[in-house]
Parts: sequence; structure tokens; C-alpha cells
Amino acid sequence: MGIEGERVVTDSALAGRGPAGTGAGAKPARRRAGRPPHALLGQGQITRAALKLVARDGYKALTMAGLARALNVAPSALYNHVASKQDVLLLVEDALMGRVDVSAFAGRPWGEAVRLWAHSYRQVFSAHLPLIPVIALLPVTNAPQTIRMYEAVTEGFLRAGWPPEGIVNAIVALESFIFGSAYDANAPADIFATGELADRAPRFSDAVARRRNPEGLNDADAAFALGLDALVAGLAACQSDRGV
Amino acid sequence: MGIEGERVVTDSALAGRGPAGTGAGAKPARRRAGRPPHALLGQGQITRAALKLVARDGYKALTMAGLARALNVAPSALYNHVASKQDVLLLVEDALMGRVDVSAFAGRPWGEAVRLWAHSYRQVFSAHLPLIPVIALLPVTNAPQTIRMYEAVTEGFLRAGWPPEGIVNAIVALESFIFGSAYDANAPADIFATGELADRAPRFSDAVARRRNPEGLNDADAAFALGLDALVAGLAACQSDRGV
DNA sequence: TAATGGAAATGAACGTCATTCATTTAGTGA
DNA sequence: TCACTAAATGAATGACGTTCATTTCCATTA
Repeated sequence: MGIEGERVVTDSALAGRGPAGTGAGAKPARRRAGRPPHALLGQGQITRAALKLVARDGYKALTMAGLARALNVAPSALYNHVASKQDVLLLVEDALMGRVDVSAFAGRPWGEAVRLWAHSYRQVFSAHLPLIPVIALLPVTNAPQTIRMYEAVTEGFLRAGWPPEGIVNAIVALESFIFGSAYDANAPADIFATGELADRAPRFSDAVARRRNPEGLNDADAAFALGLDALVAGLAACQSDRGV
Repeated sequence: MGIEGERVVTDSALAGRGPAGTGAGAKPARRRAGRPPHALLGQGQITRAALKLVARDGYKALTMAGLARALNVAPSALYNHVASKQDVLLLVEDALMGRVDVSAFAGRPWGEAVRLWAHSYRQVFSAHLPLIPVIALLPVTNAPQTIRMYEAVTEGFLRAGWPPEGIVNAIVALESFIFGSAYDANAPADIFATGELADRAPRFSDAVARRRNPEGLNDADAAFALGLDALVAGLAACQSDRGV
């Protein structure tokens, strides 16, 4: 909303070649070639359209053609603003990092802050699994929201008395657990169904059948809570032991 | 090696239509259409060829066409033995599970066994990142090596006195950490380079610069060792506290 | 004011990839 | 012996990411 200039320009720039007259409400409005009076695209619009598209139809629908359609633009127009689809994923990833709640590191005790951050982090990216390789493998350079998050977390660790030399490794360890748990949160309920091979794994099949979770937690949430408790407790203990 | 019947059949079934005569050493040997005298393919051959292809050229090269070429077969022939490329990935995944060392669960103390297993598990799949979504999201049914691994791990937990109700959650928590760490093991060295935005994240940039690892460990190995120690210690502690 | 250069759009085309289908051939069971 | 099925080829298809020539508009400069 606000003065985006989009609608005005779109209306005046429509070609008369539309399939059925020039009805103002016509959806598949076409534009003639050439640079439009005002810019239609930008990294911001692309990012927002990608987020909306993924929210509605999932990552299977996030194609350059689909994204262009959502923006009412030709696919090749996107390449004036991003170098590749990877670039789009990077934009989306950074936008999502802005949704990770790091506020607890400002005031709460370390253990509680880590837990709240980890839950938020996992929740955000559980719905965006295809971005996990992007986060885990691509440099954070030029990803301001991502850097902002790391800064807030680091501040929290420092405030809790962590030595700077050990902070990054602790964050990476927590992040690794969070990424893996995000995958697990999307696993089907029957992922451990042994089927015909049950008799070849009697103890495992029994453990799967007897699996019990704390009240109100599903399987994935219970495993995450267990691992997170263990990691937080273990890290707090390791912090004092482990010299540089 | 052994009586595979492959070579013999291949030689006799070659069509004389080869580009340059019928030289016995001709590489692009073509076969005429129709069912061959003896089967050329099977899930075993496909799995082995896929593993070899990935080992040589990586997952980018693991295409149905490339796999068919490695097997000296038309791409469509593969679909007589697997339903999809996902199916191929599943076969490869299960084969790799056979390489994960679970022997420590037979005799060593629980903490040491978990550590050895986790290191082996991470090492195997660090070189096979594209399989992680497959492991994490697809049911283990009809994946015998995978089930074998879980059985061995479960046995180790039971032997250490773990209550059956809590074993699966503990395994899932460890696995999540292992998967995330496998990604991290493939991250570039400069993944945390903040670049131009360094001044907006002074504490994080400082922590990255001052990062120090135990002797002989690179960044990824150090973070993995730290998190694994914390998880193992934390799980051992949680085991007693946490009732069902 | 006219000319020029670059930015931003279209639309056509390309190459890769997974997958399907018609066809051919060989083995198997009735 | 005959039908059926299994297992191969080769051609075709439809997505998808990406590139390129072309067109149009704006901003800068002579």
C-alpha cells in the first residue's frame, strides 16, 4: 500500500492487445515490450512475492515462471534484479531471518533465551526446509537480517559471560541441531514404521511402539525439547571445563 | 568379478550398427531394441553404479541419463527397476547406511559408543548431503540397512539401561544434530564473513575473528565435538530426571 | 533541444532433466 | 505352440532455469 506507483502505471501501460477488450478488471493484462514508465520490479517486490507464493503453494510452486506470473511480469524480467534463482532463495532466507525472535537475549537468563530463540528459529524454518542448505552453506555476506540475528545471539552469550573464543562453535552446534530438528518436524508420523522387516529389528520396533512424550507434545516437539534441554545443559557445563 | 553374466551378454548382444565397425573395445556400443537374452539391470547394479557415479562426479552428475550412460543402457530402461529418481536416492541412502559403524554399541560404554556412531554417521553423510532430506523425511520401510542401524543403536541404549519409552526421542535428537552438522561440515571457510556489514555486527565479527578450536580440529569438527559432548552429557543427565 | 547510453521490460529460444509411451525382443507358463 | 509378461530401445513431452535480441523509456550530456 502507499505510493508504490504500480497500479497507476500498470493501467496506463497496458497494451490494447488484451484478449477481450480493455476491461479494467481483466486479469491476464499484457504489457507491450520495452522499458515501462516506472519500474515494476525490485528486490523488495520479488522477495515479497516469493514469500507470498511459498506461503500459498509451497516451494514446489516457487519457480521463476511462477514468480514472474505472480508479479505480472515476464520471467526474463526477473534477471534484471537477481542473478539466479539461488539469489531469490537468498533474499527469501534473509527476509525470514527477520522473523526469528532474538528479543530474549536482551534481558532473560542465558538458558531461557537460548531456548526461546531456538524454538523460534526452528518454527520459522520448519516451513521453509529448502532454505536450510542455503543458510548452512552460503556466506552471510550481504544478508543483513541474518547478520543481525547472529549479533543479537552473540551479545546474549557475551552478557552471560561466555568467552568470545568459544561462542561461534556453540552457536554452530545449536544451529546444527535446529536445522536437523526442522527437518524432523516435517517427517511423516509413520517414518519409523518398519513394515515387513519388523522381525529383523525387534527392539527398535518395540521402542517405536512404546515411545512416550511429555504431555501435549507430538513426537517431533518432544525430541526437540529433549535435545535442546540436553544441549543447553551440556553447553553450560562444558563452558567452564573446556579451555581454549 | 564373479558370474555376473554382464560382460558375456553385452558382447554378444551388441548391434553391428556401431559407428566404426565391430571393434571389441568400442566404447559407445549400441544394443538393438528388445529384451536382451539376460537381464542387464537390477536394483543392485543401479545402486552400485549410482554410488560410483556420485563418488566420481558428485550429485550434480547423478542424473537418470548419466546413470543410464554409466550402465550402458537407455535412460528409460531404468524405469523397469525403479519408479523414480527418488527411488534411486532411497536405494543409495540405504546402501550408505550400511557403512555407518555401529559396532561400538556391542561392547563399549554408552557415551563412547554414541560418540563413535555419531562421528561415523556424520562422516558418511557429509559426502552425501542431498540424501539428508531423504533420510529425514521418508519412512524406513523397505530400507533394511537403515533399520539394521536403528536396531543396533536401540540395543546399545537398552544395554545402557535406557527406558524403552525414551529411546526414540533420544535417537532423533542425536540424529537431528548429526544431520545439521553434516551440512556444516560442507560450509565454506568464509561462511561467517560479514563483509561490508561488519560494523553493524561488531560483537559477532569479533567472535568470528577470535574463534579458537582444540588442537588439530577445523571449525566444523570443533563445533561438532562440542555439541556432541554437550548432547551426550546432557542426555545422560536428562535420562534420570525425566520421567515418561 | 537533440543525441546518446543505460536500465528495464518483452518474447523467443535453448539446454537439461525426469518421465512416458509405442515398439521390439526374449523368456515363461499354460 | 501360443499367449503373456518382462526388459530393453528410441522418440517425444513438459517443466524449468537461463540467455539473448529487441523494444521502450529515462537521464545525462553536447
